[in-house]
Amino acid sequence: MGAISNVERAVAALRQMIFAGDLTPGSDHLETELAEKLGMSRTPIREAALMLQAQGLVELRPRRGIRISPVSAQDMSDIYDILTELESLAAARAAEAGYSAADLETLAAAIADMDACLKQDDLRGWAEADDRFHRELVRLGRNARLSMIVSVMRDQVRRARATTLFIRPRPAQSNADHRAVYDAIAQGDASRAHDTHHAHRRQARDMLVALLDKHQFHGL
Amino acid sequence: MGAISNVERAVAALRQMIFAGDLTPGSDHLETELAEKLGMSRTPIREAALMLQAQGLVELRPRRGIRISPVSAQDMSDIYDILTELESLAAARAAEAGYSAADLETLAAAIADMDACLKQDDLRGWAEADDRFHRELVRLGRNARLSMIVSVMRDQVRRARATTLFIRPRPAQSNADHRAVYDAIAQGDASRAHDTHHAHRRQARDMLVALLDKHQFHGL
DNA sequence: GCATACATTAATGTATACGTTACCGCGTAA
DNA sequence: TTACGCGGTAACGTATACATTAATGTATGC
Repeated sequence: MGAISNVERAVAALRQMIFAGDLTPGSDHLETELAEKLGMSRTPIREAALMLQAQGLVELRPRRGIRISPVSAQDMSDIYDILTELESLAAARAAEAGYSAADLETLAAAIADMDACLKQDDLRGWAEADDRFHRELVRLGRNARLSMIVSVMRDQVRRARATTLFIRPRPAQSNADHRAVYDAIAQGDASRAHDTHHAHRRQARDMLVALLDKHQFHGL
Repeated sequence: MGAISNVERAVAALRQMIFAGDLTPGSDHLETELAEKLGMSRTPIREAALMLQAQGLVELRPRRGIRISPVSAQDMSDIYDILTELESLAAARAAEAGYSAADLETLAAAIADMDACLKQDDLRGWAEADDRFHRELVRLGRNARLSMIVSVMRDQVRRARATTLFIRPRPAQSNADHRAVYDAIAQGDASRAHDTHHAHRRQARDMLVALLDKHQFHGL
C-alpha cells in the first residue's frame, strides 16, 4: 500500500541526477541505459521522461536518446521574464487577499533568515531562504496554475544558480526589496506590491544576464 | 517514413474529442476503453494521456480512469490573469524588437479580418481572427517558453469560448484596443504596448468573469 | 575520390502478458 | 440496521516481446 510507483521513483531520481549535475545538460541517454541504472524496465523510464519533457528538463529524440535540455543565456533571460511577470502578479493578488500578520509569518521568517545568513556570509543558506520567500509569495497569490508554472521555471533556473551563486555580487539590496514587498502586501497595496516586486525581479534578471554575458556563458 | 506515431494520433484525437465536447469535462474514461475506441493498445493511450495531463486537459486517476479536467469559473479567472500578464509582456518585447511594417503584416491582417467579420455579424470568423491576432502577438514576443505556456492556457479557455461566444456582448471596443496595441508596437513604444494590451485583457477578463457569474457557470 | 544505394543494426514505438492492488459487493456479527 | 471484514474482480503499473525505423557503415558505380 506504500504505493510509491516506479515512475515516481524514476522522476525523482532523474531530477536529482540532473540537478546534481550527474546528467550534464546536452548529454544523451538511452532509455535502456537509464532503465538499467535505475533498476527498472523501460516503461516507467519512458513515462518519467515524458513528464520531465513536459517540464522542459529533457527532450525525447527518437533514436538519439533522452537529451538533458541545455539552458542557454537566452533561455535564462526568457525564464526570468516570465518569472518577473508571474511573481509580480502573485504579489498583487496576495496584497488584495488581505492577509493578516499571522498569515504572513512564513514570509517574515524567510526575510529574517536571509538577513541572518547574510551576516554570516552563508550564501547557500541565503539562497534557500530566498527560495522559500519566493515560493511562499507565489503560494499566497492563490493561483494554482501560476504556482505550477513558476515552479517549473524555477527548476530550470536552479541548475544555473549553483554556477552563478558564488560569482554574483552579494545580494545586499535584495533584502530591502523583500521587506518592501512584504510591507505592501501587509498593507493591502496591490499595485505597490506588484511594482516593487517587478522592479526587484527585473534587476535580478539584468544582473544575471550581464553576469552570464561577462562570463561567456553560452549554455549549461 | 510516414512517421506519424500512434501517440501523436492519440493526442490529436483526444484533443479533438475534448474540444468538440465528445468527452465532457468531469467524465472518466478507462484506458482500455479509449484504446479500443482509437484502435490501438493501452501504451500509446497512456503516453498521450500523460502529455495531456501535463497540459492540464486531463487527470490520470488510478483505477478511476482518465478524467477530462473540469474548468471552474475560478480556473477561468486564474487563466485569464496569467494570459493578461504574459501577453502584455510579449507585446512589450515585440515593441522593443523594432519590427517593420512588413513584419507586422499578419497582425494588421488579423485586425482587418476582425473588422470585416464584425460588419457581417460573423462571430465565429471574428473569434478565429482574434485568436490569430493574439497568437501572432505572442510569437512576435520571441519567447518560446512564454508561447508554449500561453498556448496551453488558451487551450483550456477554448472549451469555454464555445459556450460564451454567443452570450457575450459584441466585441466592439476590442478592435480599437487591438489597433492601439499594433500602433504602439509599430512605434516601438514598449510600455504603451504593454499597458494597452494589459488593459485590454483585463477588461476581457472582468467581462468574462461577470458573465460566468451571471449565468451561474460553475464548471465546464 | 566522392556520392549514392543498400544492408545492417540498434533503439524506439507498440502490443501484450502478468502481477498487484484498490474498489465493490456480500455476508456476518454486534 | 449498521459496521466491519473478506473475497472477487477489474483496472492499472510494469515487464517483456515484437515490429518499425532511422542512423551507420559498406560496397559499388561514376
